[in-house]
Parts: sequence; structure tokens; C-alpha cells
Amino acid sequence: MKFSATTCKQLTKVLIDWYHHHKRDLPWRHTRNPYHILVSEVMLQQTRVTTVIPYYEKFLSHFPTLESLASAPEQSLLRIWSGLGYYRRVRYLQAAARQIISKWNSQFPKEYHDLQTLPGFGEYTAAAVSSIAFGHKHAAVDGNVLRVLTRLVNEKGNVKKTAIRRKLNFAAQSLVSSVGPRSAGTWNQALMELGATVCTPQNPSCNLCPLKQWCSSVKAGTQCIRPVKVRPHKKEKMVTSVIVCTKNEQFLMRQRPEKSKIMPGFWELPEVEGQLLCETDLHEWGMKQLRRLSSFSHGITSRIYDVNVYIAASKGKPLRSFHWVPQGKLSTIPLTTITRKTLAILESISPEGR
DNA sequence: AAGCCGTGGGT
DNA sequence: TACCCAAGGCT
Repeated sequence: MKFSATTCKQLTKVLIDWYHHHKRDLPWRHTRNPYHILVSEVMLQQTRVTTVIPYYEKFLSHFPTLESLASAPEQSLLRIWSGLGYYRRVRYLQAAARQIISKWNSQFPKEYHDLQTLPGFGEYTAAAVSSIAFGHKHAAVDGNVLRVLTRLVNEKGNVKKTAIRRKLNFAAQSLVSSVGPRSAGTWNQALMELGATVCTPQNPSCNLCPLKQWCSSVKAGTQCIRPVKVRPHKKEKMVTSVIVCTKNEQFLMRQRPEKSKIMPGFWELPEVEGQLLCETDLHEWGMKQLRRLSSFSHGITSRIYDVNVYIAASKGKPLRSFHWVPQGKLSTIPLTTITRKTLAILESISPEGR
């Protein structure tokens, strides 16, 4: 499982050379600012590069420094992050910024073990930041690297298991240890780039791969069945109804509670489980049903929602938990994606707002 | 350790 | 359509 010192030297040199010729031009590859690199790493967690790019630019234009992030109101954080998903990430990011200022005297920690004490920093992010921003030799093992290494050594175990992870982490560490001084970040990114563009989950381009000569899977012809995948649970189907209730250019909305497990602090239109069949519930909410407009599909983690959109009219006093939000204020508060999709449908039907 | 946390794009 | 994800971390 362990590569020889000679193999490590050759393999890393070949891949780093390949990287210099084939790397994509990405915004976070033009900076050495550890905070900016951190923002990119957090955004890229479980999120595609093409999705991240506009969010990265927008986020840094609003919060260009650790200090500006640390002092930002939570609502403005959530608003900028809205649509990117995994909203806990941005809360951890702000908590980390505040810790760096308070516990580290505003000096960005350079050591892997110091970085790992910060909220939102797991093994991967600590290794990525310490190597990319500071050149420290820690293996950043993400999903791409896991796949590349699995194929390289033709690992047939389940990469979700910690025992297998340990083996692959060990191989990754032996490789990063062999690169030249200050090249650890380049090496880690090269390995990830290979996984993202050549050693892809489906139909890997082995003919284009600079590591082909060392790849055990290519020798065995097993690259397409590595890594072995375990069947995830089927997504649970759900039905919900969103109610658009307007009055005087205002929308009836509520804010999700801070203790909510999902999307805490975000604003949303009134929503109930299932189809909206009778109007009696609506009356309690201070609404009366007018008509069903349309429906759309939206997935949230392990569930897939069939979202029905209804238009209702205001009638009497709304529940205390609801607020009238002026249309012009919608762009200043964090909205759930279901709410943004619903408002977009409305917009497409009557562009001027009603 | 396994399950949860979002989303949009590709097949 | 239904399924597969994409630079993970936390509980």
C-alpha cells in the first residue's frame, strides 16, 4: 500500500507538471490570502466549482476581511449565502473568524492542529488551508483524492469505512511528504484537479491520465468499479403547500426559528404539509384560499418535495408568528430556496409584481 | 458509526 | 423519472 520513495518522487513530479499545464483558472487560485482561501474551501464543501464561483465573488465583495465577516449581522450572512446550501457552514465560518480575532490576536493560525480547533474545520479543511495558504505538508483528502487513490491502489473496500480511510490517508500522507518545500498546496490541488477533470466518477479519461503508468486499477481494468459505492437510501417523497398571501404590495411571511434543525433564521412563505384541501385552516391563519397556481419539485437533503403553490387573500388577523414583508424588502432578507422558487413563479406570471 | 445538513446539474 | 452526485463537518 505504501509507495516507495522513488515512486513518490516521480509520481508527484509528473502530476505537478501536468497540473501546471492543465489547471483551470479559478478565482481562488489568484490569491494567497488565507481568509480568501478559507472561504473558497468552505464553499466548495460538497458543492460544485461552477456553483461556487459567483457566490465566492459576491461573498468577498461584502466581507473582504476576517474583521468584516466577524462583525457582520447574521441575517446579512445568510442572505449572501442563500441558495448555496448547507447553511451551517457560514455560521461556522463566522464563528471561526471571531475566534481567530479573539483567541489568535487576529493572526490567522498556520498550523494544521491549530486550524482544526476552529469551528467547521475538519481534517480536510485544516489540511487544505495549511497546505494551500502556508505550504505545510498535510494531505487534503477530499472526495476527489479518495477516488484517485482508490483507483491508484485498486482498493476494493468501502471508502466510507474508517479502516479503509486510514489506509488511503496513509498513502496520501506519504505522497505529500515527498514534494518539494512550499509545493504541498500545489500537490494537493493537483490531485483534486485530476479527480475533478480526468479521474472522474463516471467514464474516467484514463488515456489522458498522467498517473496511468502507476494505476493498479488500469492494470486490472477495474477503474470503472472503483470506488465501490453503497446504495444510499431512496429519497423520501413529500408533499407540501406554499401559500402566497399578499396585501398592499406585502407578502405574509415567517422567520424559521433559530433552533430549527434546517435553515434556521431564514424567511419563508407560509407552508403546510400535504395538499391544501379545506379552507378552515387558512381562516385561523388569517387567509382565505383563492386558487392553486402550480407546483414544482424541490429536494432538501434526503427528501424530495412536491411543492404546491396557492394564492390566498388576506382575511382578518394573521397569526402572531407571521409578518407582512414589503415586496421591496425581499432582497434584503435571507429566503429559503422554496420561497425564492415560488416568488420566481409569481414573477414569471405577472412580471410587475401582481 | 451512521445519518443529517441543500442545491442544481448531468445522465 | 430517478438517481448520481460536488474541494465535508457535526452529532
